[in-house]
Amino acid sequence: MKNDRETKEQLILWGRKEFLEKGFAQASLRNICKNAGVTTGALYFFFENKEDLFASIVEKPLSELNQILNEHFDKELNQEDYHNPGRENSEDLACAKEMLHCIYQNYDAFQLLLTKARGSKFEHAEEQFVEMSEKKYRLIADGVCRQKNVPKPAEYMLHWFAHTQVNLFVHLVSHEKSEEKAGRNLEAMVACMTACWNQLLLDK
Amino acid sequence: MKNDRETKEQLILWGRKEFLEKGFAQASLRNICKNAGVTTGALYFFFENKEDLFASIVEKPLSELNQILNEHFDKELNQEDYHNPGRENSEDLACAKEMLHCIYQNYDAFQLLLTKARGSKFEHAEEQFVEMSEKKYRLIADGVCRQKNVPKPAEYMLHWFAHTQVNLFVHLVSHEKSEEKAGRNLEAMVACMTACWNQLLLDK
Amino acid sequence: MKNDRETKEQLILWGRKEFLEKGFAQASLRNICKNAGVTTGALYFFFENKEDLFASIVEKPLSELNQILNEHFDKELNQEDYHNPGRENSEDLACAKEMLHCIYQNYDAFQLLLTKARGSKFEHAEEQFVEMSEKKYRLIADGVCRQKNVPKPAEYMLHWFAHTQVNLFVHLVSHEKSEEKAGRNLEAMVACMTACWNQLLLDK
Amino acid sequence: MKNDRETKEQLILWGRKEFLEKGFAQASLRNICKNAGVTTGALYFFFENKEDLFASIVEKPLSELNQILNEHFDKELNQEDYHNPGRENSEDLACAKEMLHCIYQNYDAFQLLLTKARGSKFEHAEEQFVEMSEKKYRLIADGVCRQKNVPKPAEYMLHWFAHTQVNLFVHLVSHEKSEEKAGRNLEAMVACMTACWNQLLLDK
DNA sequence: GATGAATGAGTGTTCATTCAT
DNA sequence: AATGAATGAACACTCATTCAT
Repeated sequence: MKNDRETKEQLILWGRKEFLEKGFAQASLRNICKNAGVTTGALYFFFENKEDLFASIVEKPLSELNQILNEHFDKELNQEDYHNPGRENSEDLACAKEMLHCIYQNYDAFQLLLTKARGSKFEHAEEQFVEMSEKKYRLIADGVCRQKNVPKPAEYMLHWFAHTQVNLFVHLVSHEKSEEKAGRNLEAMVACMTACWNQLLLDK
Repeated sequence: MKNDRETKEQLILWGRKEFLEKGFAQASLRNICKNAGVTTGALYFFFENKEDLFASIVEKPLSELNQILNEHFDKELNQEDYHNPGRENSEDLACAKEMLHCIYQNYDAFQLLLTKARGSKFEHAEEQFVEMSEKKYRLIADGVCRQKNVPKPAEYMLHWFAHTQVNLFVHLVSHEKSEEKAGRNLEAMVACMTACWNQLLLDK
Repeated sequence: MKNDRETKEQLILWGRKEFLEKGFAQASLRNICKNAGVTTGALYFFFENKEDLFASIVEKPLSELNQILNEHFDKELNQEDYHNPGRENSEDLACAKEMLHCIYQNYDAFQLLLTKARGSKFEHAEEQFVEMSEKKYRLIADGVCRQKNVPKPAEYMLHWFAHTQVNLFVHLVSHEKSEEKAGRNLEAMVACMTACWNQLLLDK
Repeated sequence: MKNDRETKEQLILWGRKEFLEKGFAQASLRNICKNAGVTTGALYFFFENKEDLFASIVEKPLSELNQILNEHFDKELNQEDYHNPGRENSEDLACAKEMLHCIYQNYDAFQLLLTKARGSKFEHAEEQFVEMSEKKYRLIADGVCRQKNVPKPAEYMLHWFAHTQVNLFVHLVSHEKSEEKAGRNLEAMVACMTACWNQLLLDK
């Protein structure tokens, strides 16, 4: 009979903390409830089960980021001149910054999604980002290679590149708490990734 | 009952399988012992506890790889002309191939170390590789920058570069079962990383 | 919120369903309330507890049937010539049909009472019917045996006969949804029970 | 570390008691273990789960009785003259007595099977006996009716008759602890059932 | 009339670990 | 070298019930 919605917030608050410390599978609902100052039964008034509590923390941020990704994906597809050097970089950077902002607005949620979700239905979140990223890069590579008449990069390399691109964000999230500093780092990283990408598209 | 060391081998065999499937924390000793055809008590004759069983699978491969890394590290330090382009790449590639070989000789162990060790004392194995790698790249960068009289790259970027370098191997291990194919991919990846590295050392 | 008695009716409706499916003890009030579209608290405005909800479904039908039984019992006792063959059968059949009608008018309630009441205070309903039936048959048997000068049937046999008589109805209720068909079956069953009864009263 | 097999026996002993008192679903493993003087974990050394404990009490008696039933069923089918009055009765009685003996040798187990198994995989044991019994009586009825050229009894009546036959045993088990007395009652009951059966086969 | 919130005891089950034999 | 037995704490989850609002 706490006032207002305090209990649910406390459960989410301490749930987030427990999940961050121990990961989804090792987290203890008992612990969360004890910290929140209620019995375990109370948790089941607000959430269906352990996974539902986890989802209520990560689901919204996840779909926000997905939306950003899809929008940029669509925009990218509707351009004619893929990879016009100079412009491409700044476009990619803009997208990356927007994603970064979204991620830093929901710092803990993405930490959970990307590194603490094993055992839950979100355990493949990272892979899904990689797949989306890969699909995008494959299309771009196809376009550029047709224009420039160079061979397409190997499937494996595209997959790895996408993975590295995603890891870039994972790395930022796990090492830099301040969005501002992360933003500055991001620029240098994107420059590196661009160099990487150009190397990928070279004839061999 | 079993002749000699057979039981211990069975425990390690099925332990490896269980750890690979569920990760350290979620693995069940009961399960391992059942598959190995002994009671749980027997396990404690050969191993001190769960962690000791895990260690007995991953410890030797880990120190092997560490040795390789250290040797290359020493060799690298005793050279005068860092980053003589052309040579550097081939030297790096040789090191990478040796590591790759070590990793593929102990495929499961490194899979465990790099992706299934959470909850055990090895949960920071990846980070440790990153740190070693980072130290090496910092020294190289220092040398090169002094020679060329360009500013040193930011600490953060070096850390990320090291991370990406390590992830490169994690990626290979989790996506490519055959060492031969992995070797071919490795060359292209190292070329990308070199492009990346050169970008890092550019003046800004 | 709902107009008037609607909520109570919904609770009874879904309570009946849940009790029928899972039995008294295994039924979940949560489930009932969810289906009825109210919170569990609401249930406690209308009913004292789980048992009270159950009672409110079965109590009235139970007492109706008891009344019918008692009336027939009294009538039977006030006759002089017990077991005038031919008449007896038709009298018994009439009683049975009236009971059958009562039971089929409250089909679910008697299903609950006779097969789903374990754990509630009604768990001995079937036994109580048996006892009443037994008492009646004992009196009849006493009269007939005095008239015909044959030995009385054993207590145990009377109890079993009463039990079988009751089971006859349980069987009808659990196997035949239509009262009309049940009525037709009833006649054949009563004929069998009469043959049984005559056998019981034979000298040995 | 109790001596010998005492613990398992204690678990079965107190399990039987708890199941008899509360039925399968309402029985508490904690209670059983407390009475047996061990922790709940110990139970899971001897049994897979709740149902396994229950099964270990009722499974053997059940299959014993099934064997007896099948043997008699086979014998019955290989006879030519169904229902030779006088002989038939004594044959049926012999079968019934053998079943009764089996049941009384495993008194508690059959109490559990027939009245306390709801929620377990044995919850339909009674129905299965009825089905077997019904099949047997259908075959006999077919034979007799062909020989005597009378119409076959309705399916429903055969089902009810089989049910009553089975209930006869349920009744004995729940009301008479002594096999000797039960045996004496059995004879009278079988006589009644025979009268019932003859009535069933009459033309209508 | 009914909600929203919470309790506290309970459920079956799993776990790594221990140890006398 | 290994078993068989057992512990004790932990797990996620469910329950009927209560009550201030």
